Amino acid sequence: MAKISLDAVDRKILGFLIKNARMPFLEIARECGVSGAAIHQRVKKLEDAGVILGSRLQVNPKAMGYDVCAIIGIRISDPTKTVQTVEHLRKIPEITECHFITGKYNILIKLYCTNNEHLMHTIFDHILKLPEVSQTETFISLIESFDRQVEIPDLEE
Amino acid sequence: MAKISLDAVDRKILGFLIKNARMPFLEIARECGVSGAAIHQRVKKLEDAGVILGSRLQVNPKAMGYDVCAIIGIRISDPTKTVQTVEHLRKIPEITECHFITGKYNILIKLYCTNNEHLMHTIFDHILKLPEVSQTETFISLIESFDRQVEIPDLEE
DNA sequence: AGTGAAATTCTGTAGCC
DNA sequence: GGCTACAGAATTTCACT
Repeated sequence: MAKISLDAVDRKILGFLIKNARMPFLEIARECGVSGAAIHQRVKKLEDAGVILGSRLQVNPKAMGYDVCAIIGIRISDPTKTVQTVEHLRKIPEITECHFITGKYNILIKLYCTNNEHLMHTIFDHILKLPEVSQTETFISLIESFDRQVEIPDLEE
Repeated sequence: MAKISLDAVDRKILGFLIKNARMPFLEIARECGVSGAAIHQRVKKLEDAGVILGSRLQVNPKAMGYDVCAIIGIRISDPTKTVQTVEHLRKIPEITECHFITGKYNILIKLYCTNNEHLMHTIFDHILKLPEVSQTETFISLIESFDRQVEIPDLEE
């Protein structure tokens, strides 16, 4: 992935929108001392360049009844089939994050369940039923202390 | 956390905004067959109820030069000081996610670095320098296969 | 790249059903 | 809870610099 040159205004725009994706461009424009059209053009440029991937509403999993968050390390029997495994995992809606990793597990996932029963059901009836999955280790997340975006670097070339 | 009753329209609204937080309310209104004012009122209600936490721009870490993603399990010497440790970790900007977990680690974090040198520097000079941190285990994330939001449940009471 | 202006579209409130 | 209506604001395009 090519690095993109971001100037002070670009970083300011990203900084504002990371905190609130619905912040009006005109408000950003006022903060940056440029016109609204300039913000519009820069955001479009950042989207085209792949710096901005999109925007998302943040919903509160607890408010929707997801009281249990867990992180699970998965070992698979045949690592050449990792890609297929990921496609299977993608179909399990409880799983929100999935990484290929190095080390004692091949895959690390994060998932949300309504309660421990639901978690057990998801692990035993969905994850462990996948043909390539040989072993799992579950870490219950007692508290998600924070979850944020990477910082906009000070300088790019 | 109290569960909130979400009807079909609420779920549709959340579904659209999860994919694109900047989707105009009037467009959502047209898709749902209600007026824009109704969407506005419902979104406000969902915000007040704590279902909607906010919205965020998604930036591409790779486009900003963060080529390395790692997940690190941290063991701390005195688990009663976990809260302080988290406050220390929060100040390290490379760390984007932090969980208290059960199991062989006390804390699990996700972080982004520009390269392996940067990762090593962050682990040795920042994380391991924290007084409570006794041991870490690093898993390099080769690919982040997906990262998404929890599904809106079909029915709530 | 940025600007200003114009046309279009959206937001957010208020009064009503 | 929903709607229409309205005023003010924001978005988006475009000719020009």
